[in-house]
Amino acid sequence: MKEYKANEIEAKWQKYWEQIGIHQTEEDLKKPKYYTLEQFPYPSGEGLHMGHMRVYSIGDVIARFRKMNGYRVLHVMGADAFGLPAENAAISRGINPREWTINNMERIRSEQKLIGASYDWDRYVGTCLPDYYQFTQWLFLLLYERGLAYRKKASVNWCPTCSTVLANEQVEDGKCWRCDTEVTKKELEQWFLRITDYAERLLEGLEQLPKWPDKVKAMQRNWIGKSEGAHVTFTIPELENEQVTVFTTRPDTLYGVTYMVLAPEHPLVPQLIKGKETESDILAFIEQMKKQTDIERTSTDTEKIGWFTGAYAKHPLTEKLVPIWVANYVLMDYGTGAVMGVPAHDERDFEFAKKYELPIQVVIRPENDELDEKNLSKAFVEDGILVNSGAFSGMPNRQGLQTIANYLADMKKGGPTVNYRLRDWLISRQRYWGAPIPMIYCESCGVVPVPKEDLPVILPEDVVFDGKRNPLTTSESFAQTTCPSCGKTAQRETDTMDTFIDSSWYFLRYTDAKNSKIPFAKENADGWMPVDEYIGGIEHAVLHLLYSRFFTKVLYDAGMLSVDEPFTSLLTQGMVLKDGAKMSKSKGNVVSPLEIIEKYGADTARLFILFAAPPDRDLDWNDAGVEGSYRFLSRVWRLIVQNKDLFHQELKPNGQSDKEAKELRRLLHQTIKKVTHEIGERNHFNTAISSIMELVNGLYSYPEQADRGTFKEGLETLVILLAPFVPHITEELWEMMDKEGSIHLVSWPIHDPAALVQDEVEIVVQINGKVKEKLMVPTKADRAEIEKLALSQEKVQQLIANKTVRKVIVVPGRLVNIVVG
RNA sequence: GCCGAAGUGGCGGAAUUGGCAGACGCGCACGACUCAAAAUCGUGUUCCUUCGGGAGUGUGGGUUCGACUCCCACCUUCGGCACCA
Repeated sequence: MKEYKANEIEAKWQKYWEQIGIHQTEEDLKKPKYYTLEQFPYPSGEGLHMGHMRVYSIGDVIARFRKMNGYRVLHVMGADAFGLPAENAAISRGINPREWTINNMERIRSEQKLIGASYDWDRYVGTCLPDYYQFTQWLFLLLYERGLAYRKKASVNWCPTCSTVLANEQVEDGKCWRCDTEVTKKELEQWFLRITDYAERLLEGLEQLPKWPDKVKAMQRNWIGKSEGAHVTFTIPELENEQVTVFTTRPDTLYGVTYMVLAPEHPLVPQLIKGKETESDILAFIEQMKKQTDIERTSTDTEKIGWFTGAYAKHPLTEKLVPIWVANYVLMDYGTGAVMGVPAHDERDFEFAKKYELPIQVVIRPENDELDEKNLSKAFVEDGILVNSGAFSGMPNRQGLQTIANYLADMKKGGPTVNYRLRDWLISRQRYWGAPIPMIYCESCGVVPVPKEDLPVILPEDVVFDGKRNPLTTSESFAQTTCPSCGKTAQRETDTMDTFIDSSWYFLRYTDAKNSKIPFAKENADGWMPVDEYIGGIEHAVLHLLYSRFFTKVLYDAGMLSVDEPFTSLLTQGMVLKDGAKMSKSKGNVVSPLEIIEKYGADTARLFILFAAPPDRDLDWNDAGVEGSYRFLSRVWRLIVQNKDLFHQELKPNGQSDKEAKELRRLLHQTIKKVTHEIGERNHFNTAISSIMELVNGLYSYPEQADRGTFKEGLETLVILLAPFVPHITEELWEMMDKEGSIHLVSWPIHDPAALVQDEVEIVVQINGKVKEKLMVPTKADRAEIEKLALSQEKVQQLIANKTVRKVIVVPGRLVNIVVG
């Protein structure tokens, strides 16, 4: 008997698929569309790892399943190919970043092919290719035209190791997301995207995404950080009534303000302290603050340090003067960089006021109690009734929130407002291997965009990689140019764009990958968008997924798209672990997908990965489990080979002929139903596979003398059900079964509800909720008959002999519960 | 502190609407085949047990004829945010 040898058949079928072009995207518009997308890889020098293998396996099951179910499917692959490692390779090894990257792209693509996934390679997208990045630049210009890209000088995050600035999203725990170096601050003029204009829509849009994990939505909500409150404007008499606005979420406590605090970086501070006796101390304090990292500065256990400026502000409602302080716990980049101090009703303010002996004024009392600032041991932060609050005294504080905020608006001294934690997206990078920002600086005309017809702004090759400066600034040909507006000599922007921009629109490019005029035609994008199932890692919960949503909304507003959310359903796959830990070189617990494919074949690797855990959970790699998957496939192989003769014969199922045949047919249709549901509705591939295993067990124990037609139908359907998971072996078996054409072009089976109907069904008999007996009853039996049958059981009779039956619950098809007492 | 997720045999995990807890697989044990081994096939495998049963899904309560599933309180683990005004 021919044995199952994965390697021979896998190469054979991969070649065949390529020859017949089976994976080319179908354009039959009569079919419903399905767009399934796996996050494209960064082509590092390391090649394919198990995490990749997992995403691609998941995506391929979905794509193949949908195709067999009559959808036209878009299933594509590319490479997120710009980025720092290419440049670092250039510095450390003297390799050209382009060559290095192209090589890696080729390598990972050939490794991806070994998995046997059904990608339409004709739509391959590589973000570092001029074909692609010219449109990344095009989109930047679109944002610029729409007022969403702007340049400003700001204190920005700087990674000394990567020698570039970073967006807020790319700083994790005060460290660079890529290299873990502590991030410092730098004052620089940089390009930003106005993502904050979309804060509210990015937040509200989450409500339209029921098929996203709550976890990811919560992370995005946290990141956007909406908080409702009020602006309150104080005046400073000694600075000719200069105004300072504070943001507060507690305008109800406005009468409790006893001081005000400014961030050390607040622009008014130098004027306020000018000539005061603490001036030099405060200047030194500000310098010290600037040197601190964000972590030191904002940690909850950092002690609050403040200095009195010597100046006073006038309270907008009471007109009393309150002292103005400068303190480390107030941050310039949140709210207005100024806060009002209400020590009686805010824990931080209380702590600060106690430390510096500032006055405390109670303005809320508990509903049925009094509150005295003299014996206050901590801030009272609960709800209550306003006191000492002028005309608002006696009002519940919840009501005061609105009323006082509105009153401020009437008085033109502030009013209700909403504040977001989200910052604008800093996209300039002082690095070479990215899309150049298509902007020109002209002495006469100022900032001038590169005309779209002049794109792409190509990355020059005459650059020096010394790790000391942005290589683009070393090119003699690049920076010097002429102004598109006046024709005089001008300078090009030498920064490149954050690579997260490249990946913020790649899913759109796939819909029209070869368009040479525009990023994508609207009708193409509309024909496929939104992505029906997006599969990727949780690490992009805020970064890539937020940026992509932003881009999609901008393109929607620009009339280039008809959808404003890119991903209908999001599947965040878990990590692949070994011995409970993430695979890593340093731990020496890396299992290479290529080795597994070589040893067992891609089908076994795919099957194990899909069977061992549901896709959103972490998966612990287990060599014995892989053996098990291989064993299972061999078992299926033998089952078909042993029964090869059946397939030359004309055999129709004769399901009614014998009991075994009827049972097998029931099992088969039950399996079809289950597998269809688990893949199509739940993405639970592990349970789909387990039910196929049960079918195999059923086929093995099917007696030889029972109806062969039913058996043959069972074997054929088994192979079809397995096809999306293990595409090579099923193709080989299909051929062995004398079938014409690829199994992947076969229609997915539909279960016959009639086959599931049983004449008799087993029900359990419980006494007081404990199972005591099981019996077979006719499916058609009504409640009364079932109850009668259950009570007549000998064992039941014994157990209830001396007891009173209080109640009998009958659930047809399931159980009878006899309540005795 | 706030938000989110999870907790089930030796292990990975299953139980879709409140209805037989532990499907399926791994591991283990025993048996068949074999000179022997591997492979394969078969049987068993939550725990305790005086073999009648009893206990059991992180803990404690509750609702219900019936709870892994619903409600309340708590514990543990993981993840996110956090001097955010």
